[in-house]
This record gives sequence, structure tokens and C-alpha cells, in this order.
Amino acid sequence: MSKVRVRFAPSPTGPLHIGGVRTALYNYLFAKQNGGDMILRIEDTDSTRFVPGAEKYIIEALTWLGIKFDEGIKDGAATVRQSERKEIYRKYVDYLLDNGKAYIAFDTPQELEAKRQEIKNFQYDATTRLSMRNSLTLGNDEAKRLVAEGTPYVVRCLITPNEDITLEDMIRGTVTINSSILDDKVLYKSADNLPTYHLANIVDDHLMGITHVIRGEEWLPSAPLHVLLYRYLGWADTMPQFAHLPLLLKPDGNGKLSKRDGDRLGFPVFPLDWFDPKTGEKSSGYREAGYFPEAVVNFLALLGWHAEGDEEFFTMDELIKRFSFSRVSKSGAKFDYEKCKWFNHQYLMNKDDKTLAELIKPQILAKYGVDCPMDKLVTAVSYTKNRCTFPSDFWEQIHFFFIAPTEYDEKTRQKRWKESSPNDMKELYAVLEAIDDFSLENTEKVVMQWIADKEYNTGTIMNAFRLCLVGEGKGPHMFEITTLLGKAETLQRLARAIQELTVH
RNA sequence: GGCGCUAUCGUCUAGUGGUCUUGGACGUCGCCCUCUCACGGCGAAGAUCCCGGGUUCGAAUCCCGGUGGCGCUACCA
Repeated sequence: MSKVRVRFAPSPTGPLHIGGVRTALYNYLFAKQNGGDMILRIEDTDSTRFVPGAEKYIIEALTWLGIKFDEGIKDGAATVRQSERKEIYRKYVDYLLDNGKAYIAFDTPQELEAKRQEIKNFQYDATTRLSMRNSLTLGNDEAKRLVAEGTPYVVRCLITPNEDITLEDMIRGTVTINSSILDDKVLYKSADNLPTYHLANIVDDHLMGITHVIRGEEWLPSAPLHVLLYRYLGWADTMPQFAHLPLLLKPDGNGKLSKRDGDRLGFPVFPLDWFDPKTGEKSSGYREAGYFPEAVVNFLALLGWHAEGDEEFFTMDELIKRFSFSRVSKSGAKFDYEKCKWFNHQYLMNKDDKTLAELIKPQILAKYGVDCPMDKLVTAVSYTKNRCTFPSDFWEQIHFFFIAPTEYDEKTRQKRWKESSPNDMKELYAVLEAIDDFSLENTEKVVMQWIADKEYNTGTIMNAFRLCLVGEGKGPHMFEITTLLGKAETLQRLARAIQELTVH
């Protein structure tokens, strides 16, 4: 068997959405599992929908996620764009025309629209093509004359009706569709001398030696047309295998997840932030929202695929080893944002403290103007990472390590600042002041002993103490806080709090 | 409307004829841990396996029909 070659073939009409990312991922997993190649091809055959920057975005997004291409990218730009291969397609259009597999049609969009209004379920096919303006009805000479005159035209595929076309899908098994439901698809348009998706796709897949076409389910209805084109072009024996992936659905209501969902649902549907040059609209991406690429890949892999067994955590390499089309589900999956967040939380907790500290240090400086000392930051991170989902959550959890509270949360105060608290804290102050070894273990031992000796309530003391040092009722264990703050800072905060909280 | 794909807890799913009065994960709720919030541990609720027929000794699993969902039905991909 020949070497596996797959392609990811997006059209640069905007940012790549998360469903497209999953298609790219599955292509990549399958290719790498089989020691094959992954190829990028830009399908920009619709000149009217081209969006500047989209190609660069797609490459950047997939690079961020760790989906690598073997062909089709050089110096961060795509090397295969269909818009640059016009002559190639023209050759095959002529071949189809010469062999009676296609014909030239002159019907204007307006005329077609009128037909659709006039006849319900109008379809340009064997039943109607002879009543339209095309080379079949006009004759080849007249058609040539019109073309020479510069009349706009399209080339349509001549579909033979009532033939059962069968294809083997790696996910769905045998799929049979009757050719009568296919219309005479437009293969080529003179307006921009570009083929449509259907033709360009088949020609390129053949020329590039693609062995497996892995794409979304929305292509299933036109797959028989593609099979037909392989036959018409004489390439039936090297036709790739197909796998039509289930679609990603909107988490609310109905329909497939679409680019237009943007931020409507309260979570990103794009891998990276996207600024639309036409509308000026900004859409948020997973990267900027603080997601780790490994978490996104892991989550996405599981949306429509399930490993043997109950494990859920997989690195890219593990996914490559374990991926299988036989374990891809057939029905669409609603996007579960809560679980996606959970994955990120898990990945964040598994990162080492130093890595996280280095990641957030510049963010904190830029956003809050606080230049945290690295050693202290690493410790603060280690104490708080289990309550963060995103790196941007950290500051909320650690700010009090670096900035003393200037005010005290009123709710916490009402709940935790008891009548005895001023005196308790004064006593605690004296206890702490007398400690020389301010290590976590020793401080805890001494303070707990004092609480036990005095028969105080631990919660009452510690919660009031927390209010004094943190300014609210949150944070890690108190002795983690005191140790990291140090004796001087701890005493200073305590003294100030006693004064502030008692005055009122 | 036509054609196709599809159908197990709210969500993602396991399940390929008996071991399933359906297993796991997210979410939800409760308990434990505990100085708060988390983390972690334990547990609960949550699925007429879409409905109806059939095949079979036996069906969530196979077949047929219905229904729902989704997709396609463009000179878009």
C-alpha cells in the first residue's frame, strides 16, 4: 500500500473555527499514526469570499495547537493555493468538455433564480438541461461563438441520471446515493476563470496523491459527485478513501457550530483572537482566553472520538497511537464548554509552578503594574494553582501576597470579626512576635498550641486572622500565607488590621 | 418539499445478541477532609437505551416502518 497522504484544505474566508480545527486534528492523527504526510492546501476558489489574513490565521492557529504539516507551508505561508493553479484546472475542464462529460452553460444567475421561482424544486439536471441555454441546446458552434464573444458562462458536469453510486466511508460504511438527485454541478466559472470546489478538489487530491479524504459530514451529499468525477477523469482506480466526520453542534438549540456564533454563546469558537478586517468585529480565541493548546487538543479529540477504555487524558503522541476511525461516532456532538474548561483546569494544575510563574509574571506586571519577585511568585502559584482554570485567574488568588490589604471585605467582617477578635488578635500578635523560627511548620505548631492551651475555637481565631492578612475570607492555608509574607509583614498587617477593624 | 446521515443520563460518550434492572467523564447536589475558597476522597440524583413492529430461546445491540435531530439541496466551501 502506498504512503498515506492526507490534506487539510480550508478556504480562507475567515478564521478557522473549532470544528475545522478538529477536522485538521483528525487528519493529522491519522496521517502520523500511519507514518504518512499531512498537507495544507488553500481552497480559495471563491474570489468573492476571500478574506485577507485568513490564511495566515489558519497556519498560526494550527501551529499553536501543534498540528504540523509536511507539505504546503514554507516560511509561515501556504505554498499551495488553488487560485494560483488556474491553468491546471483549465486543462481538466477542457478534457471533460472534449469527452462529453461536461458542457457549457450561459444561463445568468437571474435566469436561474427566475426558474427556481417558477418551478418548485427546480434542479439543473437531465430533466431540465435541454430547456436551458447551454452548449447542448445551442450547439457547440454557437457556444464557441458566444464564448469567443466574451459571454459569461459556466461549465457544468453532465450527470447521467438514475445510477446508484456507492462509496465506502471509513466511518459510515457503504453509502449509496442515486445520481438523479445530483444536479449538473457547476465545475468552472468564466467570471474568474476558477473551478468550483468540486472540480478543484478532485484534481488536486489526485495530483497531490491524496490517499484519504477526511472532512466534515456536510460533504457527504456531494461525495457521489466526487466519485463520478474521478471516473470521468479516468482516476477511479486511485480514488482516495473517504471519512466523513460528524459535525460539531451548537451547545444551545440547534444547528452546527458556525463561524457566526462568534462570542454569542459566551465562549470562543475560534482557536485564536480574530479581528475581521471587513466588519471590524473582534472574536475571541482559545489562546488569548488562556487555554493551553494541549488541553484544547485533548478536549477536541474526545468530541466525536473515544479511546478504548475509560482514560480521558492524552498527549498528542498518545492520540496519534490510539486514534481510530472505527471509534469515531457517527452523530453530531454538541460543544460542551464546561468540560473544555475542566480540561484546562486539569492541565493547569499539572503544570509545574515555575512554568506557570514565568507565564504569569509579565502578564501581572503589564496588567497590574506589580513586579512580583520570582521566588515568592513560584510559591504563591504552588499554593493557589488548584483553584485556577486560566493563568489569568492567578492574580485574584495571589494579589494579597504582594499587596497588603487596604480595606476589609464587609461581608467577611460581619461574619468573621467577633466581639472577642480584637483581643484574640492582640494575643496572637504577641504569640507570633515571640516566634524566632517563622517556618510554616513551627509557626503552625506554636499557634495551634496556643489555641489549644487557651481553649479557643480554631475557626474563630483563624478566620479573623485571615481577614487581617488577606482582607477577605479567601486564600490558602494561613501558615502558608504567614510564611510567605514573613514575620515582619505578618505582624505589620495584623497590627494595622486590629486598629482598622476595631475603630469602626 | 426532495435526498442523505443519525438517534443510550442535561452534555460528551462506553456498549458490536446473553456477563447491562446500561458503565465512565463533565455539570448538579450531598457527605468527608478543613481556618476560608479550592484540591482530593466518598456518595446521590439523572437514560421508558426515541417510538412501533419484526428476527431470535434471548435485543440498547440485527431488520423494517415511524418520529426527532442534523446536513445537503448556490456561478460557497
